[in-house]
Amino acid sequence: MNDKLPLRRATVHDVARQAGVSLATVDRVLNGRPGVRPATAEKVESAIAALDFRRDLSASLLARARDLRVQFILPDGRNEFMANLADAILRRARTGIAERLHLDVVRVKAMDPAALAARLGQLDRKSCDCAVIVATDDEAVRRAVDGLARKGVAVMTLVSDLPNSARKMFIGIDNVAAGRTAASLMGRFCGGGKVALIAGSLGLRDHQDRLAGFREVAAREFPQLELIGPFEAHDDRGETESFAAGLLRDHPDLKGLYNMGAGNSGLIAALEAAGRAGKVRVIAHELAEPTHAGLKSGAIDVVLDQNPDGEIRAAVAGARALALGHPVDPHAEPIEIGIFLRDNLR
Amino acid sequence: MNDKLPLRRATVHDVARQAGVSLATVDRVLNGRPGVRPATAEKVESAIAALDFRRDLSASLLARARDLRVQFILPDGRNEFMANLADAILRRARTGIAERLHLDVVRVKAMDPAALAARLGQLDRKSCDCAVIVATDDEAVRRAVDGLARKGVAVMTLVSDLPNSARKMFIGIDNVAAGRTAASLMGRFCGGGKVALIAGSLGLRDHQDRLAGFREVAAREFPQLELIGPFEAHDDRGETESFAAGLLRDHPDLKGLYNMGAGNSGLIAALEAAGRAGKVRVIAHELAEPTHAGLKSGAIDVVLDQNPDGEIRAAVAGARALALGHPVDPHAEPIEIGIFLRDNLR
DNA sequence: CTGTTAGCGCGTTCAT
DNA sequence: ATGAACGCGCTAACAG
Repeated sequence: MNDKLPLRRATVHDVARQAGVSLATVDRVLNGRPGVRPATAEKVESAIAALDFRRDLSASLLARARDLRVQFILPDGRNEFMANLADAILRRARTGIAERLHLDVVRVKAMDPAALAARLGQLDRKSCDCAVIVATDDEAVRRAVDGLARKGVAVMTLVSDLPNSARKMFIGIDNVAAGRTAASLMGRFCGGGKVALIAGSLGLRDHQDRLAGFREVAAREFPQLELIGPFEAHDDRGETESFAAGLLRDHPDLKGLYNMGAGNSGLIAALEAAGRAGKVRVIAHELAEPTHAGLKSGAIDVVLDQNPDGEIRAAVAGARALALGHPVDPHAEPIEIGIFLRDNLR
Repeated sequence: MNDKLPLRRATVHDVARQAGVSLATVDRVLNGRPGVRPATAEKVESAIAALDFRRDLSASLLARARDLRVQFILPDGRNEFMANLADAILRRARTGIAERLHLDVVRVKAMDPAALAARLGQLDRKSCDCAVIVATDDEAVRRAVDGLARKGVAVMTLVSDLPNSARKMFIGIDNVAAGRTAASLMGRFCGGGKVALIAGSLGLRDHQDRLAGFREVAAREFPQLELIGPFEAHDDRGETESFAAGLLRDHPDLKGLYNMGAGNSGLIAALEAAGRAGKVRVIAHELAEPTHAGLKSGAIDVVLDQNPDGEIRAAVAGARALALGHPVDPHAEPIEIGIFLRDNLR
């Protein structure tokens, strides 16, 4: 209807003609390859601008007879969330094959910077356009990321960031907002009374952020809430269970419980053992098997979720943009915080 | 790493060779064009199956020098949600241009089946691969949809479905689940007391569904809630305002209010005029300018959202699948219900 | 009915 | 430093 004048989108041919150079030269400019005199590059640039040329990613991938390759590297272990993330990637990979998109996942030893760095070292431009990693904040990892970037492989961080590195982009939720949301719901659910806070580890950036957000809103909007903790249960099922059991024993009047970390199956077990499931308002993180079950049984009231599918979408979009040489805002695509009750379970 | 044997995906050439026919014949079979003997087609089909051949949509579009064209038809009027939806489409259209994806939006007179049917009648295969409409449940619309389908244009419904028509797919949230979610939150926020229910129109399917979901959970889990209504305010700002004003006047003890329809700016005005903003728990639908403001000011507690971006993603994915001739489950891609509080506003 | 051939927009040798 | 020519997977004339 309201197309601009050129009914046809401009192509490299048009740019070449307009700039008075050959196709190859245009291509060199487009892909930032050497061998073009600045003056010539200039002419090409302005032709591109004048014609509002946008290169065709599909054609580009087709011409290279090559998929866009994205390598995900996740921590291994029994972490439900990471397993979900891996599943989501595999699902996306299935449909991606039709769009020349090749996603691959490997797991490396969790909490082991050396393992992650080593795996990063194996990657190269030929086999991989973009690496997406759940970063461990460590110098060796930082060096590996920077090295890869020099080799021309874009790196993005997922869930957990690695600031001051050459990573092009971070994908994850705003954990402070997640903590605020938890406090807001908890405050309205409980009105007042004792609320316990459990984290995996206060050394983890995301847990720290959640705590800060929770405290901020609790203090400002629900001063009648009495916060207990935070305690650390190290994302462990058993530790969380015994800790929660003690908490329930010591505080018969406990109104609410916010678990910022993992280990939710232990938490549920403790609630049920104490006969308090459904009586204490519980907010937890990550929609996985245990939390899903907890929502359905009523032991958990709300689950805040990172939305793995959304994160992968953002990663793919980022990889595409980077492949096109588009500059990307490192925090461009904020991931929505999913909120799940029993009633909107997917 | 763990690729299947054919490192390279099968192409039409491979299929042709395997079937012992030419490219053109393969193409005819792929696109269901006439001029192929059944026996030959059979050979091609089995070659396709044997090689697990999947055609490359981008290459196909490239060869035809043609974008995938998706025409959205939305109701006009001052409906904030529809305006948001249109914006989201336009945003997606910007990036789509790099992937040979052409999205276009037109608005037709709201609540006017004839207008929608007429607009549908103007579409044809040449200018449009897929139409996405917010359906009005009406015979003329149904006929227009069926006619378009016969002309080879796929039709999908968005937000509001048109069952028993040739529409290939419906994209929208589960409104019963949305209603249940609202009740669940309202019940936990209020504990008990009077809760008023306002709909746009009980003739609208989505509002009906929300009501049913709300009532179901309220009855089962929060019998101490006293439901007032439902009332109809016709998605109109003014009507909603005067209605809410009356409600607040007549029920000084009103604890909660669930607006299943639009007109939220009127609702907020009434709450503020009565000095009850922030005192009455309010749940509304669709994150748009008025509800966003309401969340920030505290007049609205929760907004349930359809997630326009997700809906458009689903529409585009559906259009792609249909263009490839893939059969799609009409309800394959359920849209997540977004839940927003002041604290997780995007 | 079936096959041959020439592109679609772009990337990539290989010459120049 | 620059250009010509071919090929990616697929479609669409046009032959046969």
